[in-house]
Formats: sequence, structure tokens, C-alpha cells
Amino acid sequence: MDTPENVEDAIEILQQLGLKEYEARCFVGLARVNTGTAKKLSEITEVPRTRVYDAIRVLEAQGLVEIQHSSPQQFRAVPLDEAAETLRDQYEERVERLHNALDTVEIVDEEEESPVQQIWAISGRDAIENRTGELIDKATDEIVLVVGDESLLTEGLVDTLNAVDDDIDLIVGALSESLQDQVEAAVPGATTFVSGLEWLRGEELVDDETAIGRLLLVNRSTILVSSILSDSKEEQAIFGEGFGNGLVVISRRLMAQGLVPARDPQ
Amino acid sequence: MDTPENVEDAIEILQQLGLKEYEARCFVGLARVNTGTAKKLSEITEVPRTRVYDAIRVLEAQGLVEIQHSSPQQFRAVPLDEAAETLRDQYEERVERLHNALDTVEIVDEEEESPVQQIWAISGRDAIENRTGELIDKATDEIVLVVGDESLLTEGLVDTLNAVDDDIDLIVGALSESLQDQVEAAVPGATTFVSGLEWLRGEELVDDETAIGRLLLVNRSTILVSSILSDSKEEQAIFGEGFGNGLVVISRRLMAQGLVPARDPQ
DNA sequence: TCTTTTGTGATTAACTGAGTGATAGTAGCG
DNA sequence: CGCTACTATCACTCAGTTAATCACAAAAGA
Repeated sequence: MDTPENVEDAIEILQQLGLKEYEARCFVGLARVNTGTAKKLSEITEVPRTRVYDAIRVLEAQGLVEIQHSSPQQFRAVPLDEAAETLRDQYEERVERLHNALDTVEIVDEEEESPVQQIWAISGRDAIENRTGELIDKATDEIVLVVGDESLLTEGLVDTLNAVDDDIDLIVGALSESLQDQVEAAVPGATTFVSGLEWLRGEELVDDETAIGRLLLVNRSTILVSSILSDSKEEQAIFGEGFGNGLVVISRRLMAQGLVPARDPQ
Repeated sequence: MDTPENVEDAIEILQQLGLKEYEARCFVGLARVNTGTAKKLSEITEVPRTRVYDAIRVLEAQGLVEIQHSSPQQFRAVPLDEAAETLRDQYEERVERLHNALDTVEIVDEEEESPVQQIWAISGRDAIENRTGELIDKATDEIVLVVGDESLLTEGLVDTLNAVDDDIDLIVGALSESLQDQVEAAVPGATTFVSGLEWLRGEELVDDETAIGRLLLVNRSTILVSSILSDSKEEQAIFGEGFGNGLVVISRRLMAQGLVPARDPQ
């Protein structure tokens, strides 16, 4: 009995959302019993009974739990949808306040530098997807995108691609035919092709623990390449701007090797 | 110089969003300078230089910062909108995973109890507003709402009220004429009135430090009363269901005293 | 009245994060 | 080259927080 898989998951997620361990355990406990006393909760959640009260109070203050002030006190969790909504509201408020606070100070000192060879690293699926979207939105001439994994072809990405202006060349590659089919179906406006990316093998650019993620070249001058660590599944990317950028050299090589149906190799 | 008002605010908010102090300081620092080295950041943010690297790495892993692996390393913050979007994505993912995890276990034991006199307490503006919305959505016959403060008449509440079915009596009271006017303008379908809520004075129900928040009676059987602590501005509510509920007795009293244009007192 | 349960507060232990110093690797410069 | 200054990483201390346990008073039930 006790602590099924998902219960532990839920507790962990709640902690990521900012709750303490006891608070998370108590909330999950309440989500399982509709209503309960400190004693009952303590038994279910393995939280010391005397600490349940504190945890519940915090949860109550956050609007996640209701308290019935009888003796013994009864507790119950707010319905999950409501709780999620409350957390979301809280989050949105904070982001907005952050936005306001930073907007008013971002005006700062500093003389400009003009570095030439900038290559930046970013991590995280969400961040990379957002950056991909930004770059696509800002394209004026040409977009070359190679998608390395099915899971990267998200709804958001598809929407972004379909919103691309007609007079921009949109070329989307895939690592397999099935992926290509998916791309073709989802993004009718794109020219698609299949690329094995064999050029990556035999190079020291990528080792066995790394799978190709995505590859984006915008206007021949901005490029983003990502990989997915096979163990952690985390996505990492490097990103370069400027025509003279070293990364762009790599992209030229891609062209030269016929990876991409280049139309005008310089 | 150093640490303008808003910078401190931003740092605090970022911490609420889950960042550590150093991480928050570094992010805000980067938001101010576009690009910087550890040394520069250390000067701006007052974070020990040797700790900047750790903080930045964490930020990078979360997709909030980009790193240029040169020597010296260069850091820069992801554009604010992008960062906010990334944080939002992260949040949504977590809530969804939480949803999934709890949905599959919420099926739990427990025999039912049938308590009669349940009065529950909930706290927090967002939570109470959500609960208010839920109750209004579920109304079938009558909604009586008294809004005690202008700040509570939020966009969300207005939308909820305007979505109420036509054949449900919707009666909205306000504490002042100006508030009433606002209500009338925002919710054309409602019958409005002004109530001074003087009945509260002279009772021991509310002390000087507490202002009336909202008062909601749905179908004559579910009631929610909230107050706003004048010092902390925190909203607290009590909430009762069931016709025989003691709170409903209070609502009858409201009716009897003509607070609400009752149509059928008993 | 007595016993059990319930709620609160105090106390300790374990941990995490803030702050500091030591050290190895890297640039620049004579 | 070889020096110095700087950069990046690591190891460590100290403080504040959180987890965990205990002691005790108030309340409930017998």
C-alpha cells in the first residue's frame, strides 16, 4: 500500500511549484481523501501529525486548502482545477509585476561593444523553442529548418511555421520519411526534404550520447543548432548571429554537401 | 547609484518565482546590461564574483540566460518576453503533469461522512475569486452578490456575471453609489442596489481592522462571505453549503433587514 | 473525573544557501 | 619566454531554513 508512483510524482511537482515537502504531501493527501483531520492526514502522508497544522495553514493562505474550524479541525483540498487556476493567477501576477519592474529599469548604462564572432549557448526545451519561434518570426528572406526528432514538431512550432509570410522561402527538412510526411501535412506551405544528416557521423562534432535536435538557418546569417542528450533528454543549443560567424561556415558546409537544397550558395 | 527601487522589486519577484537570491540578482543584472562578464556582473549585482558562475549556470539551464563560452565568458539575458514565455511554459507543464498525476490517483478509499454544519475557511484573493466564479457558474436559480470594494470588481468577475443565464435572478449590491454605477455599467443584466452594510457595525462580527469584501449567496443555500484585513490587505473568506447551514441563517438575517431586496423571505 | 485526542509551542538535527578564501588554468605584456 | 593579472572552479565556513521529535495545555469523550 501507500505512496503509489503518481503520488510521489505529484509531491515532487508541487515542490517544484514552490511548496515545501510537508505542504506538498498534505495537499496530495487531501486530494486523495476529500476531507480529513490532522490525524488521518498524518497517517496517509507520513507527515508528523503535529506538523500537519502548520503545513495546512500555509496551504490555506495560498488558497489551496479549506479549513473547517471545528474540533477536530477538518481539512479539504480545493478542487484541482480551481487550485491550478489559483496557482496560475498567482504566477501571471508575478510575471506581470516582473515585467513592469524590469521595463522601468532596463534602461541602463554601458557603452556598446561590437564583437564579431559571437556564439551563444542556451539550454532547455522551452527556451530553445521560444528562440526558434522568435527567429522564424523575424525572418525576411529564407528559413531553413531541419527537425531531428518528432517530439520537437510541436503545435507551437507548426503554428509559427504556418504564419510565415508567403514571400519567404520556407524549407523544412526531416530525419526520416515519416517525419517528412508529418511536416508536409502540418505545414503545407513548406518545401520539405529528407536528410539523413550523415555528415554528422564521422565528425567529432557529435558523440554517441547526443542526438541531433534541430537546425535552423535564417536569412543565411543567423543559425541555431540544438542537440538532445540521450540520457537526460535535455536539449542544448548554440546560436550565432552575423554573416561572418563561424557557425555560418558550418551551415555553408551543409549546403555544399547537399544537405539542404540550396538555391544560391553565395 | 546602485539598486534602484524596481531592481529590488524584480529580484524579489524572481525569488518568488523560484530563483535563488544570487540567480535573481544576476538575471536582473543582465537585464540591465545586455551583455556582461562575471566581473562586471559582480560589480553591478553585488554577487561575489566567484558565485556568479554557478548562478549563471543555473539560469542557463532554465533557459533564462545565454552563455558565450569564450574567455572571459560573456553572459546575456534572454529577452524579457522570451524569458517570461519560457517561465510560463515551464509552469504550464508542471501544472499539467500535476493534473495527470493526481487524476490517476484521486480515486481513493474512504467511506463518506455526512456532516451537516460545514463552514470552511479559505484565504487569498485569487482563490476566493476563483471560488466565487465557480459558485456563480453553478447557480441555477438566484445569485445575490454584494461587492464591498472596487478592487474586487475584476474583469474576470464581470465576465462571469455577464455569462450568467437569463433565467437566473442576478442581484448585485454595492457599498457606494459610485460602485453601483460601475456595476450597472459593467453588468447590464443585473439588478443592482446600494447597501451600506450598517448591520455589520454594532455587531461583533467584524472589528475595526476588517473591511467587508464580498458576500455571495447562491440559490439561497450556498454562501460565501469575505473580509479584507486592513493591514495586510489579504482577503479571507468563509464558505458554507447546505440549506440548514448556520451561515445561511445569517443570510436570512440579511434579507430580513432589507439589505437585499428579498423576494421570498422563507 | 479520568483518559484520550487534539492543537500549539519549543527544541534539535539535517540541510540548503549565502558568503569567503585557496588554487589551477588563461590571457596579455615586457 | 616568463612574468603578472585575471579568470574560472572548487572547497569550505557560517547562517538561516526546513524536517523531525518532544513536551505540554486544552478539548472531547467516556
